[in-house]
Amino acid sequence: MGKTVAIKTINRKEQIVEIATRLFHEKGYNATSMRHLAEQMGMEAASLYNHITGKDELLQQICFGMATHYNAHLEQVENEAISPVARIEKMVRFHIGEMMTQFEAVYVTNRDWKHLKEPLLGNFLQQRKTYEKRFAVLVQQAIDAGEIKPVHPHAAVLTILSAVRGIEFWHRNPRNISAEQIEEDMVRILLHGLCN
Amino acid sequence: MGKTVAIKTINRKEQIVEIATRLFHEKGYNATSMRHLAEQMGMEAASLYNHITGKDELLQQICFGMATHYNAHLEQVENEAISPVARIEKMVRFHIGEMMTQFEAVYVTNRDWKHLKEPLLGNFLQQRKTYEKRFAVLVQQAIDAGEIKPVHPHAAVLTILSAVRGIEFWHRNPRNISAEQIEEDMVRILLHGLCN
DNA sequence: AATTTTAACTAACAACCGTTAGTTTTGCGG
DNA sequence: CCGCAAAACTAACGGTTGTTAGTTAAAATT
Repeated sequence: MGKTVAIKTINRKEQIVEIATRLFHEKGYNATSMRHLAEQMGMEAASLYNHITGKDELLQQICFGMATHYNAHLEQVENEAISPVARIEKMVRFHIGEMMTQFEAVYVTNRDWKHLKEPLLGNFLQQRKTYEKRFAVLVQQAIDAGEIKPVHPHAAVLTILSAVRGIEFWHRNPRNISAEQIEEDMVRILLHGLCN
Repeated sequence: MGKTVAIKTINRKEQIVEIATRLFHEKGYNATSMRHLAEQMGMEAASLYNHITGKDELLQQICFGMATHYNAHLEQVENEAISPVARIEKMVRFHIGEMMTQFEAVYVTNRDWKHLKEPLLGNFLQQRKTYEKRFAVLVQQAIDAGEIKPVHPHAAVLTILSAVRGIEFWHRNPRNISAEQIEEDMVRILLHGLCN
């Protein structure tokens, strides 16, 4: 087995996942059929199975790809030598950035993770839970340092993570506001509040 | 046609919508079958069609029910004689309250509106757009009054609306934080920011 | 009491689903 | 140029989907 062949296969698979991400975003996981996906790939539905084991694997690739990506960044932020509140700002900006550049994958992960099958569903939820907990630790450290208000850390994490999801609305008509401005405004609101 | 008959039918229909809301929330619109819905109603799938015209109508009832409910409240807030920033706080607390009490219907509306069929889909999006615009006007008025920071009004609205969606995470394990605390923390973060 | 309406039922249809089996084409390594 | 594996194809299977047709039992109206 030559390298080229193996690489080609991987690229083809990645291409399928890419298009699946787009279709899942447009129609949702259940409403996207293998036949429609194949059509967008320019092949027959059965041919997809030369590259993937099944529809499940596509969702799995998307969701767990995002999860490991998130975890990697979190670990990096945890080990950075900056103030606690700067860490939180980095997290906020990271999530905003993901929403800008990996929009469809983030969207699908947020929306369709429920269709993961066990035991992957449990695995995913576990990862999400620990992610939120580690994020909450960062918030707690900022509270202990007296840098932010003594809110419930988990409430802060949930507010941040979901506020960032608001960019999905912006993504529908990106011409009204620039990406930079929405990022600055969102960071400003979350860190310093709307009120003067 | 006597009153009782009409009322009875309406109640039965409302009951179907209620259970459909629960199932749509659990499994999603496409993954919920009419047979499963009928099973939960204690009847056969075909019998549902004595009360509703089709699966579409169920989603329609949920989404447009929420939309008109939102619009009614917005109009009420617009006409209240309070300060602009107080209006915004009312809006925030209203959406948090809806997320607490009407959780499943809000969740389904946020998640499954894409499966509305034209021309209802267009109608729904139009309503959502004007809702956001009217909400943005409230923000603009608060800016003009010098009560809040000069952020882009639409960015503020999107941040608020999606931050509130974070309660759906909280809803999974409500024992960690009380409803009151998460409401207060969320209002505090959005209006006054995390930072001291 | 007779009649009409409501709301349940059984049976079935046509369409589509994810997936498999078996076969043919393609393209690179030797 | 031959051989072989990768990757496409056609055909089909079993299952599920939303929905309709036709029927029957119960309830309300006259």
